[in-house]
Parts: sequence; structure tokens; C-alpha cells
Amino acid sequence: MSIYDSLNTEQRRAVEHTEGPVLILAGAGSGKTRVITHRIAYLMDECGVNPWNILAITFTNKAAQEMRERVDKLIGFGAESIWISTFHSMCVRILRRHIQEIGYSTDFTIYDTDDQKTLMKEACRNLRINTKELKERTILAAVSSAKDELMTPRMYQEAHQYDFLQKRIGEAYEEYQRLLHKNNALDFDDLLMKTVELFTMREDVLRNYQERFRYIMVDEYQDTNTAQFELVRLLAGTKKNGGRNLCVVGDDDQSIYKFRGANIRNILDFEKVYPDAFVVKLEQNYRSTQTVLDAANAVIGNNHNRKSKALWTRKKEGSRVHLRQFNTAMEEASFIAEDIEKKKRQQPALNYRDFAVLYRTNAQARLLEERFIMGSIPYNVVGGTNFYERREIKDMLAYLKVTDNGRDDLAVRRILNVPRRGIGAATVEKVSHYAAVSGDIGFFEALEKLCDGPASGILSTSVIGKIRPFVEMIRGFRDALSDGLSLEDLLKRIIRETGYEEYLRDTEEEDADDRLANIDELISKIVTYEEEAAELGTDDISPVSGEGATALSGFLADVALVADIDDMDENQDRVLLMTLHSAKGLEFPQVYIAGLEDGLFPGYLSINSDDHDAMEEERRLMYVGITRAMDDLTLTCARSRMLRGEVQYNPVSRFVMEIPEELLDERPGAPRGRFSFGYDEDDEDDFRTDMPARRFPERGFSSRPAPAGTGTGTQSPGARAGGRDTRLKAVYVKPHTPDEKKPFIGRASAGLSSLQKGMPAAAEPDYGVGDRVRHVKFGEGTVTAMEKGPKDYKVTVLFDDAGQKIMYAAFARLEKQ
DNA sequence: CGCGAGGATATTTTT
DNA sequence: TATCCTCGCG
Repeated sequence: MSIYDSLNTEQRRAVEHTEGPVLILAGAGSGKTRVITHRIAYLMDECGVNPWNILAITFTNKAAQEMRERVDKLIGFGAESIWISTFHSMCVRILRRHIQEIGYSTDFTIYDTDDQKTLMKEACRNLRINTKELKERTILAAVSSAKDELMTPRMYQEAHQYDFLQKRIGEAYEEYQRLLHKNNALDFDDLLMKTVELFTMREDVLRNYQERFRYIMVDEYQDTNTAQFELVRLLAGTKKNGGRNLCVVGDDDQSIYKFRGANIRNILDFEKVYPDAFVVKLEQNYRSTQTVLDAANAVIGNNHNRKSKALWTRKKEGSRVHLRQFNTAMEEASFIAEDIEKKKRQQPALNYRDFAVLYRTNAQARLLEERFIMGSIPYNVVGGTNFYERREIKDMLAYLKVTDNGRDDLAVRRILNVPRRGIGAATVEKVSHYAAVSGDIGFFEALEKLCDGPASGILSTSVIGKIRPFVEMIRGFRDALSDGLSLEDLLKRIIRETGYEEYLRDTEEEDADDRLANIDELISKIVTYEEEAAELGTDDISPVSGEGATALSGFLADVALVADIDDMDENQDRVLLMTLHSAKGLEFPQVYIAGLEDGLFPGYLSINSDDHDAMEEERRLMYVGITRAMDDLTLTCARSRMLRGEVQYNPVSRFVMEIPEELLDERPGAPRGRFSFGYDEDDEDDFRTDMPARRFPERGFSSRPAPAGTGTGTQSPGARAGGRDTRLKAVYVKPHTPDEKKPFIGRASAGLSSLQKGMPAAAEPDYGVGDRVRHVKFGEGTVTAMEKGPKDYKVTVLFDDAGQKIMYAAFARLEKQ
């Protein structure tokens, strides 16, 4: 009995095909991690491949960690010398060793989004860019996508020489890079781009790694961007130099990171780049019930750009997908909290950790949290603000950074006056200038010179008197560190000497305790790090610290690359709350997807976007969400919800409508209440606000639309404006209230959003009594009566098959035959 | 220089 | 709504 016997035929083929390019299309829950780990084992056990010749790349540290654990279990000895790491840590590790070849020094620091913003602000100031007209945010976004596409500042400028705004962005990009370089810092995207640059410029270095990584595996391949693709392509080498043992694993249906530059074509076109690729599809799902799978398949089936796949399972049918609709988001949250308790009572085998609540935006977590606290349900919110982005943590890290590397000007400036030392902007400005004219020395160095040297007249003695203690304190930290003080004690000493605790208590009474707790957390993280460092020896403590790196810089580099999800501890018995994005790659017996409303999920941006892909990406996100569920899936939505200070009224998400009715335990109803878009014959109800939470239209009157993409029944594609999904747009128009055709999403009061443009008004129908018409659902029929009702035209139709129906013109979407 | 008030502004999603 | 930024005063 070998370990490979547990694999199914397809998995086995994927495992045993070790040579040449391989594409594994792995549907959700099809055991792809198993395939990768077994493949690694197979390479070592059966093919005699050395572990150090194997590279496995993932996207998150958590995935990397999990993979390593599983490989360890499978093969034991030797697993530790396999490179299993994320793209970013891999790049850091390579750059720590070779970046001097392209003009940086190997002790570079990594800037997070916050630092990027600060730096870009400086770049704009230098270039006299008015950040009111051209926001740093915008520039940074452009720079980031340029880097994803491996575009240098020069290339950017050349590509946009005739567009004034773009040209300015190009200049800002260039200046920003200059500042990064001056600070000996790389931002996130640089890690990838600089590695590619290194490999392109130094063929010998590339050769070196090509020879080392004879077998490469890439997980979540659908999420790779151009830079990552190029990196992999370079590492994999060519047929001639004996490489190309590249195995990529992914699922185009789970590509949800386009906004971050992910290029779905990387997976769709893999066979074009590698025509001799061996392709395996894993379609057997080991996770979910048939019902859940059917729902997922139905939803994703509405997307066009995909490799066809049909998941199936041997698991039982399972219970239907639960659908619950509420009047407010508060009720929705209460329901979820109560439902979890109810299920736990009914099925004592369930633990809190078996539940997850997923949502589109982080902001939605708040209400849920409130209710969970109220019901004393243990929970954990994953994501939101990253631990390492919290102010107090960044302050502490800045002290550590300055102690470690004085060239990080940003860090120095961050803490120079934190806690307050009476050193202000004017002084910072003078010191910066002094640093610039003294041969572009670092900020801290400039501070030192101004304190140590003879009175230069640049700073007054009183200011020097404020700076000197700071400089001396930092020096003290440095000395202590080189005398062998542990990181833990260093951090404690920093807190003590700076008086940070008192500073927190003085300035913010409210959450000082929370912040102090966070600092304690940081201390324990640093302790853990040191313990691991002691165990493994400095080189292997972290995937990112190359040789030559001190323990401190190793810790700092690690920290920069940690995502919130990486810290998730599945041993805690807590309900997990997280975004759909964070949930990718996870599974739970009980899953809730909350906030299923058009305008929220799919977000209004994608509903209104001209980019057809945007909606498909949202749908993939829904697919990811559904397929997280093992046994039970509950979908919830609210008719009204408070969003950034205003109440919004949104209809049920179109994605819910795409799930076949027979899979749901309740029918999606038309939203009720004041802003209902009305559908029932007895329209009086539609304006009652005290409707019971759940009430569904009569049979046959659901507002279920046809699947997107198939058009609206007989409507020929493209017949309507833009050929896009115009059907649902009608939903936003309040029926026939002549001077009030406002969208229901976006602002409920004033402020007409762009949604309004191009919206079909509830116009007079182009048919009359006696005309033959066709309805999406009921088929053909004859109009027998028409009456101008209070809100809209009330049309009575005698359908050939479905009998007589009375409906409103704006929603019936009757087509004259 | 520090602090507070008030206004603007953002809101998908995150390695 | 919550945070962030700017501006003006003490």
C-alpha cells in the first residue's frame, strides 16, 4: 500500500507526470494541495530528485506553511531543504543575496502601503504636483499596475508621452523610484520586478537558480500577474538548457485578484506558451455536498471566459441552500448569530470553529461583531487592518528599523517626534535640506552630524538640545543590540526609554489599552521568532532572511510580508468572520454568505462598470464563497443597510437569482418596504414598511431573471444598449413616479450617481390591447387589458400556457411580437 | 510647536 | 460613518 493509492486517477496522472510543462486545472475542493504534496513526495521517492532541486510557490505564507507541514508528514526527512515559499518571500530571499548586482544594498527594507503613500507624497512635493488634482492614491495605483506589468518609469513615459496627466504620473513614478532607492527600500511590487530585472540583467545569476530549481510548482496560478508569470517563465528555463519542469496548478473560476494585476490569461493561455503542456483536470470534489456544488456550478455557468469544468462529488445530496432575507442589516446579523447557536444546539458535534461568515467588504464585519458580542459567541475577524499596519505597531517597528538600519529615512522621521519631543515640521525640513546638500546623506546621519559637529547655525541650540537625547537613545539601542541584547529585551527597553506607554495613555484615553495589548502581542511575536531562530539557526528561521542578515532584519523582513490570514489559528474554537477574498483556499462545514444584495455584492462599481470582466470577477468571487461550504450553506441579505452614513435599499443579489430555485429552501422575494420595486398583483402591500421579515410572492411570480449571458429570453444579444445586462437595471427604477426616477442604490437621497445615466425610464409600453407579446418566463400570450395604475401600467395578459397574469409593464419586460 | 476644530473624503477586495 | 488632513489659534 503506497501513499499514492489514496489518489484518484486524475490526481495520480498529475502526480506521476513529472517531466515537462504540466497544467493542473483543479476545481474547488478537488484536492490540489494533496496533489502538489504527493507530487513532491513522488519526485523525491520515485524519481530520486534532490529536495533542494524542488521549488513550490504559493501566494500566502499560510498556504506555504500548510504545504510544508503536509510534505513533512508525507516524507519526513529532507523536506526542510525544499524551497516552499510565497512569491514575495522567495524574491526577498534571492534579492538579499544578489541585489547589489543591480545597485541596491542587501540590507534593503521593505515599504508597506503606508510608507508608499508617505514617499509618494514627498515625490509629489518635489515635483510640485498638486495632490488635489492628481491624488497620490491614483498615482500609486498606476505605478503599482505598471510594476505588475514590468514597466519601468521610462517605459511608462514613452508609452504615455501625449497624455499630460499620464506623463505627470510617469514623472512621479520616476521620482518615487529615486526616493525608494535613496532609502534603500523596495516596495511590494519591486520585490517581483527587481528580481525579474536581476535575472534579466545577470544571466549567470539566473542560470544559477535555474540549475537549482529543476522542478517548479506554482499554486493558485490563476492569480499570477505578468511579473510573476515572467519570473516563473525565467526560472523554468527552456527546453535547451534542460529545464521546463514547470507544473502550475490553478482554477480559472477562482481568479479573484484582477484588481491586483492578476492576469487570468496566464492560466487560460498556458497551453499556448507551452504547446506541449500536459493538461489534467481535477473535477471530483471532496469537500461539498451535491447541492452546494450544483449551486456553485449554476452560478459560475453564467461566465463566458472559462475553461469548462463540471464539479461532481460522491458526497450525499445534503440539505438545500438556506436563503433568508431581512429588513435591515441588523436583523441579518442577529439571525446569523442566533442561527449559529441554534445549529450548535441541534447538532452538538458542531464547534464554533466549524462556522464561517463571509462578506464582500470588511466594513460589514462590524455589525456582525456587535451581535456576536451580544450573544457571547466567540469569533475572530480575519483581515481588515493588518496587525502590522496599526499605528502603535508601526511606531515600534520604526524604532527597531532605525536601530537596525539608519538609512530608512521614513522610519526615522516617523519616530523623531513620537512620543512628542517638541521637534516639528520646520526642523525636519531644515535637517532634510542639510542632508541633501551634504552629499545626500541619510536623515539620521544628518541628525548625528548636527549634534556632534560644531555649531553650524542651521539649528538653534534649543532644537539641538531636543535632538541630541534622541540620537543618543538610538545609539544606546544600537550598542545594546550589538552587545547581544535579545530582541525581546531591546523592544522592552525601547518602550521603557521612550515612555511610549505613558504617551499612549496621555494622548488617547479611549483605546490605549487595546494598543498596549497589541504591543504585548508584538513582544510575544518577537519572542516566538527568537525561539525559532535559536532552534533552526539563523539562515532558516525565516524564508526571507538570507545569509548576512541579522536576526533583527530577518524579523523586520518577515513582518513586512505577513498577511492577516497567515496568523489565523484554527485550533481556537471561534467563528471566523472574513471577506470572501480571504476565504479562498479555506473550507468550513457551515458557511454563511452575508450581504447578498445587488450594489454590495456584486458591488455597484462592477454593476456599472463598462468592463464586462468586472461582473464575471464578482461572480467568481461568489463561486469561491459557495464552494467554501462543506455541508451547509446559508445566504442572507437585507432590504436596507447603512453604508457610509447613509441608508441604502438594494434588491437581492443577482447571484442568488442565478441559483436554481429547487436548490433553495426559500424563494427569493422582491424586496419589500418603502422602496420596493413591486411585483405582486396586490401592489398595496408594497408600500407597507411593517412587512414580516419573510414573505414571498405567489408561485410563478418570482422575479427570477434568466441567467446572464443568455440574454433576456428571446431578446437577441446586443439588442439593448451596450448588449449588457440591462434587465436588472430596470430594477433600480422606481416604477412610474414621473419626476422621481432615482436609482435605489448609491445615495438614497440626493446625489444622482452615474448609475442613472442610460437607465431605461418606465416608458409607455409599445404594445396595446390585442397585441401578441412574449414574457421571459410565461412565454407568448395576448394582451387582454391595460390600465394606467398608480405607479405604472398594469397589463393583463392571457398566456398560451401559463394562463392569465396581471403584471406591471416596467417589470414584465414584455416583448411585442 | 501642539492642539483642536472643521471639512473633505473615501470605501471593494490585499500579497 | 470614521478617518484623515488642513488650517488657524494659543
